[in-house]
Amino acid sequence: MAVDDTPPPRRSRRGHGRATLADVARVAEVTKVTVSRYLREPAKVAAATAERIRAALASTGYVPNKQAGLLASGRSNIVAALIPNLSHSIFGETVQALSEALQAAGHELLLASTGYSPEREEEQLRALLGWAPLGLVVTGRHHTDGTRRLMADAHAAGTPVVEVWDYQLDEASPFAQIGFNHAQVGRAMARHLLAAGHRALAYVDSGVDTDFRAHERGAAFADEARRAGASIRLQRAAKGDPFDAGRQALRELLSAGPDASSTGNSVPGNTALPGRPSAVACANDHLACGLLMQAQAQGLRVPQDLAVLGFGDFPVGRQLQPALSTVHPPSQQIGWATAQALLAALQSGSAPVGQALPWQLIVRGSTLAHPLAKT
Amino acid sequence: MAVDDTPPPRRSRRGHGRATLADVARVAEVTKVTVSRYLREPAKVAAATAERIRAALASTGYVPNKQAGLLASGRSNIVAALIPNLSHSIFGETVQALSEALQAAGHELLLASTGYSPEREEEQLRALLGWAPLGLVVTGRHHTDGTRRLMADAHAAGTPVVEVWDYQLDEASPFAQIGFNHAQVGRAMARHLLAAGHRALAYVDSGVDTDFRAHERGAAFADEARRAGASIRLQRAAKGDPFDAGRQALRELLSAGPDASSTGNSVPGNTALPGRPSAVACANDHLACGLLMQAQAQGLRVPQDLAVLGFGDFPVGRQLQPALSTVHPPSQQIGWATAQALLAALQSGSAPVGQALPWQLIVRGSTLAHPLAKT
DNA sequence: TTGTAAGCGTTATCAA
DNA sequence: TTGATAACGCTTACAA
Repeated sequence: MAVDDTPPPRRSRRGHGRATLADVARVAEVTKVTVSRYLREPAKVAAATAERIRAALASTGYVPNKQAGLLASGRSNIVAALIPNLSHSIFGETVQALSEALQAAGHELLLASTGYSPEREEEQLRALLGWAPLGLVVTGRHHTDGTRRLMADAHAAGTPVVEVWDYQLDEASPFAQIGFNHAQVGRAMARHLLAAGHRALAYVDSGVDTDFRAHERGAAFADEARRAGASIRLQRAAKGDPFDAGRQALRELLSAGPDASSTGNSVPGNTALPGRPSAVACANDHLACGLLMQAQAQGLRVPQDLAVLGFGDFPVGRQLQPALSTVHPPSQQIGWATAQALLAALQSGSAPVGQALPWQLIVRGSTLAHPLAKT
Repeated sequence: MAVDDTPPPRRSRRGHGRATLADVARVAEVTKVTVSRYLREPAKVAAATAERIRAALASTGYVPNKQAGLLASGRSNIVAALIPNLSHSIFGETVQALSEALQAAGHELLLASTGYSPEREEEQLRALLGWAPLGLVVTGRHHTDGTRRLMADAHAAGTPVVEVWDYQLDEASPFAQIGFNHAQVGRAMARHLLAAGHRALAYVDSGVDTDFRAHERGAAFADEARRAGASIRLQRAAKGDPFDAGRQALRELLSAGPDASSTGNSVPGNTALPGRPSAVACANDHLACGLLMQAQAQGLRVPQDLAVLGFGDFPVGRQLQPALSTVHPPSQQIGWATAQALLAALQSGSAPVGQALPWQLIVRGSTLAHPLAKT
């Protein structure tokens, strides 16, 4: 019985104290292959041998070196994901679901945050690709050309690539999308307020320049309002504390009269005066909460004097008086569905399948019917 | 001039479409070593050669395989971090700071969430160790024996290990701690309320069984209250929406009279009746916000009838009326200081140095002086 | 059931 | 300034 197939432990120039397969093999008095085999298919090793190997494993404190393993097997078990912001709960739920589903299937999640910067996204993607991930998850469909090229290369090489948190058909794009259509959400938000009788709307957009999805919701919101002949004002939120930004946005909406930034004027058939809006939609619930509280602080009644609509369905919105109407995005489902799509693609060897997931407009007290509504 | 040192591209059994160093070398008409050298020390390659290599790099779309690189060099650039919950903003800030500081130094962050489960922590740590990280970051000082053993092995092998978000001297523990002392915070919270004249205190603890740090703050809070002769009730928050849990906790505190769970009775010198508390401290700001709003909904004036104190300094707390008094933890600093400590330890080859970071008790409207305070 | 040999893609060492 | 060669620690294919 051969005992070991590597030269004596003549510590070479490299190597870091940790036990290797060879060390375990030496202790167990078998060869590396047998130990490796035991680790992957214990059933294929004789009981007595297995026993010795178990003991050797324990006594050496062996931890397999993944670099070596993945290099040898030629395939990693890593899924790489690029997320705008880790500390933002809206993506947190997606990541949590993705992470759990992948972990359950024996994969590991390598995560990087881009800080909403397309340039950092490209840089991070390049770094993550070095791990030869077997799957790739990126947020949204807006990327630098470089990012798109890297994604296309990966796609061409058979690596499943999924864009999450968006869903917008684009013949030119080969990537699977798992998310929802933000323009649809924006339109639905506008229709909800229009149906309640509002003719003077406003949208408080995200203060983050590259939060493309929030901008899209805003653009669609404005478009729908104009089509209905309502006036619409777009206000950009300030950076910093989102509650404060919401408060400030309201102050600016109320102080500024009909002005050049009011885009409602130029729309043919506009029937409403572009003065104070009677309903405001926000890019996220934090902005909406701040705005709602500020409105009340200024003596406005919500929803009678001002209706407020958010996005994201954050827990705090339910606590306000009145509770905040909002859109509930499929945050968790996106993570779960993405994991499933990746796993299925890996199994079948085909490209992952995109899908649109359902969101929900949740009507609470902050947008109850407007007094002027024609019911 | 040798052009390549690998056999013709006879696609062997393994290998995945991607370009390798050998491919680049073939195109650039040099050997792998030269390309590798160019990648690491461009100055050591002749200008003309460098030019050809640059072109080859671009045309092949080469991305270095890290598995191979790290295996060959014997050292990774990975720092592994274990965090209870990624979607919890309090750790989000730490991770963000840690990630940015490490990235700036050319390291990569491999992240895993434990869901506050010590068992998952051990499991994840085992998985992360397979990447042979050059640094290890774990949250807190409470671990399974297995986790402690893995950490000790890594420490013994010269890998810097840092416990974050805690700081409690322990002769027996060899690991550096970077954080703050939660017992101190708990005592300070109690003293703040005692100084305002409160004699009947309560602490609403985290609903997560393994949120050891919240429990420690609660235990110290209770101890300090008892020493001062005040009554103290400990209430465990329910699971689920933390705002709702806070609301419910208050209802339970108010409905239950002096009962067995009131631990204030047995304290010698207790001068107050253990009835309704006049001040409540919470394990986090979300609980405190829910509790504060519930108090107002029930007609209690804050802080006159009930003072409320939180922990974490979440943005929402500033928005309440009155604003929430709270403790501001050094979330970001922990991340930054941890990165610095790891980098310094790696450079010097010595163990990382722990440090206590300053937190701050922020007094806002929710705990202004009690009417009975003896000023 | 176990072992031998070759190779994964890179870097370190030394020689030219 | 560049190249030849030998690792790094593991898995795969095939032989015994």
